[in-house]
Amino acid sequence: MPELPEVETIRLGLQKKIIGLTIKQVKLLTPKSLIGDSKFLIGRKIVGLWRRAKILGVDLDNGNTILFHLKMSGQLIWIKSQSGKESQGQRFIGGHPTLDMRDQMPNRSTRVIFTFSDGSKLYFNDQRRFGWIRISDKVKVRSEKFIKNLGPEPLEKEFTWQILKDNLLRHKSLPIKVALLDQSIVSGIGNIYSNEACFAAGIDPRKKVGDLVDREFQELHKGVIRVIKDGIKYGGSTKTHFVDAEGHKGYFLDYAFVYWRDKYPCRVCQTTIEKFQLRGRGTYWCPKCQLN
DNA sequence: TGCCCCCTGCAG
DNA sequence: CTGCAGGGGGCA
Repeated sequence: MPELPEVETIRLGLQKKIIGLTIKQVKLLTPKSLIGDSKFLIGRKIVGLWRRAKILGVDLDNGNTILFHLKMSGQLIWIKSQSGKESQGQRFIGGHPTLDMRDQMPNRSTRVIFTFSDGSKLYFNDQRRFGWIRISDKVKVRSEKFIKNLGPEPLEKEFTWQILKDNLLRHKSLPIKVALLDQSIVSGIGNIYSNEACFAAGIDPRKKVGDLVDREFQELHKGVIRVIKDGIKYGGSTKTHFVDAEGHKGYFLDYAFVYWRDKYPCRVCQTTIEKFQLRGRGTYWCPKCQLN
């Protein structure tokens, strides 16, 4: 689920809550969700949080780092304390759960529970079990294969349009929307923001990378930065699963132009947004705004 | 470079 | 029942 803006939203919320806390217990409800030996975490204090692409790192005072990848359905929800707080049941807005699940933790998707010395808890929920937690350390982490092959961070200054172009052109025959999903080209983009970036650049998502001209690489570069920034600004995208560290949904999709908007009118030109499958992923576009 | 797979759940 | 869902690793 989470792409860069969702993981960043979690990081921003979580670092205000857990830095300085000491891990007292790690409970594995689904042992496969954690790779490594959790005994190294007990008694360790959390000293910092960082994000690279869609991976969240939690640094400990002994040099170890806990890495989280939430994949499609992962959540990280921090709850201050359960004491004296009775379940209020599931709340509904507009017929849908609010996704404010703090009163119903743990639930059937809960895979790992971290308990801190102040009694607060961090719940790793993951309905589909694609996500993982693994224990690494400061030295090893840079050479982990899922870190070292990542492309530039879209909000860092090393991400220039020329770099984007160079990296994309290693895959000339790929449709641009598919290429943007490749984490070695630019990191952190997933299906939502790839669709939105193509719209922002006014480019047909099926267009081959090799057919793009410089002006289009420039528009894509600007578009990627804008949609990623907006994603963070609105607290991420919630279609079904995503919640921030406090269990609240994100609102980017209220402002999205194409994702999940098939059969709705384009917010710019009123043309009906269309959906089709591209390499097995839902692809959304405006046939008029994305003629290039 | 494309396809299948990991898994659970929901909508049609 | 089938198809699809914010991801991406492994394999031909």
